[in-house]
Amino acid sequence: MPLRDALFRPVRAGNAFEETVERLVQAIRLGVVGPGERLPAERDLAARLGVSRVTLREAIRSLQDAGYVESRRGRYGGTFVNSPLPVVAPDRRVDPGELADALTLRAAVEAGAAECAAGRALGPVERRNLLARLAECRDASVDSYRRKDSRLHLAIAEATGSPSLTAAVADARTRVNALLDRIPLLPPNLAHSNDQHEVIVSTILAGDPEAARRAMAEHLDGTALLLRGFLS
Amino acid sequence: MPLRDALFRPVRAGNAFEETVERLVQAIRLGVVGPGERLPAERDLAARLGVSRVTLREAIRSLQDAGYVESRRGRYGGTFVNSPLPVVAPDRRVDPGELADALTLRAAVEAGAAECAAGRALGPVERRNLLARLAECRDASVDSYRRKDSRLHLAIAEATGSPSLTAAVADARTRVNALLDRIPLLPPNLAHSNDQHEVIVSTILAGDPEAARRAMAEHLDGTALLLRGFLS
DNA sequence: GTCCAATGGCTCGCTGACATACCTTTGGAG
DNA sequence: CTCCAAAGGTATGTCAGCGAGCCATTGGAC
Repeated sequence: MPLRDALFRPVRAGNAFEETVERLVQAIRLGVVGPGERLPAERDLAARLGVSRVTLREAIRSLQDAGYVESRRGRYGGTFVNSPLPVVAPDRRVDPGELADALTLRAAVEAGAAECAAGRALGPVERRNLLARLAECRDASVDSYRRKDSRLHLAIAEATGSPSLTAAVADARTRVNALLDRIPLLPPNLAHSNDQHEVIVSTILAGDPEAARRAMAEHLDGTALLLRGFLS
Repeated sequence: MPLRDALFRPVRAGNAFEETVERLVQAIRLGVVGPGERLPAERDLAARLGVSRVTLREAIRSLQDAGYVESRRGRYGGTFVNSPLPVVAPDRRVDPGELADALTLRAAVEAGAAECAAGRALGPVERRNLLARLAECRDASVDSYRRKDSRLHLAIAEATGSPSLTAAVADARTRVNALLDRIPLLPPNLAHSNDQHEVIVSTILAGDPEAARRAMAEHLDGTALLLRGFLS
């Protein structure tokens, strides 16, 4: 019975060190902390992540070794994200089950987020945030596109006002991005993607949940088709 | 910036013991392991949960103390769910932010699940499962209604074929159920709920994603309104 | 020039959690 | 009747992760 598998799944995704590394890499790869920007101070970050400073430092150390960040001591020091970021090696084969699972989860949470965001009375800060991310996405280079794209989608999730839904979108995107890293990013797809972003953001700002949901679903279907095509 | 809060949230929800207890209680309260049924053997369950047997036994011990389960030794022994289940004490006040967060997340994942399930070619096993859960729900007593209801919703999630989405629905429901335990369960609401269940299941079986999504959204809105009414 | 606050870097003892192995109980198979 | 497989119950040594404290470095404030 698969239901039991879902409920009696592992309580821990890995040890504290591994999970901490995952979180930090996630923040960087989703563009939440961009190149040149600083991570929170170790004491602060450790408290937020609910992890000891020793464990956090081990994780940061392994990000340094991987070329993601560099640390500087002294006041106004800190741990800064490198530019450019290291390239990932698309090593393993893809499990088709994992592909379907990740895409299904993403479709549910992201479409739900778009609909919910469109159904809320957004404040001026949120509206400006959406438009700013949209513009960044349009102007993005091929190298930085995935990050800017994720950043826009996260801004939409954030506009729902639900921290849990935002976190769910972040996790779903992280999984899908790991798969997207295995296939090429082509300029035509990118342009098409930007057109769809326009529609999504404008329907959200217009407060049309049904249209926002449809636009987002269509947008996601695009990448889903690409992924299934390349990885089948 | 709330986005950082979402990404730099705690890596661990608690220690291994607490998280294990939560999982077991979740399985029981969602009706995945019903009264009189047996939990998997300790060695097996510990492996599934990715936890040591010692830790699992401590968790089971605390469920025994709380009256949820009883253990029997010997071959064909095991840990069995009690009937009736202990009643929960609806103690604390409700944080309005938590309420909105839980409802938003549930709306996204459950509506997404219903739509996705309706869009798939369901096998005979899945169809029968849905109908069986629907019937159980209709015949349920007030005491067991929440469990049967959850069981039906989980069957819908399961029909998506996505373990992650199933787990997400389970978690969302667990959070919402914790809030629902604070308000009365009235027979008229229950009857109305069952009518909506009929529509949801029939639209899924008919393969109409749009209708399934709408029916589920309406169904969830009902409980959401109730909750907001009682807990505001 | 001096000070100092904020940051990363480091150490040590304690506890929770784990792996492993073994013991005890039970009820069906033979 | 005897045996034994499968389940819960127990004990022990090891190690990851934590808390707390201190050190080293840096650059602005005064």
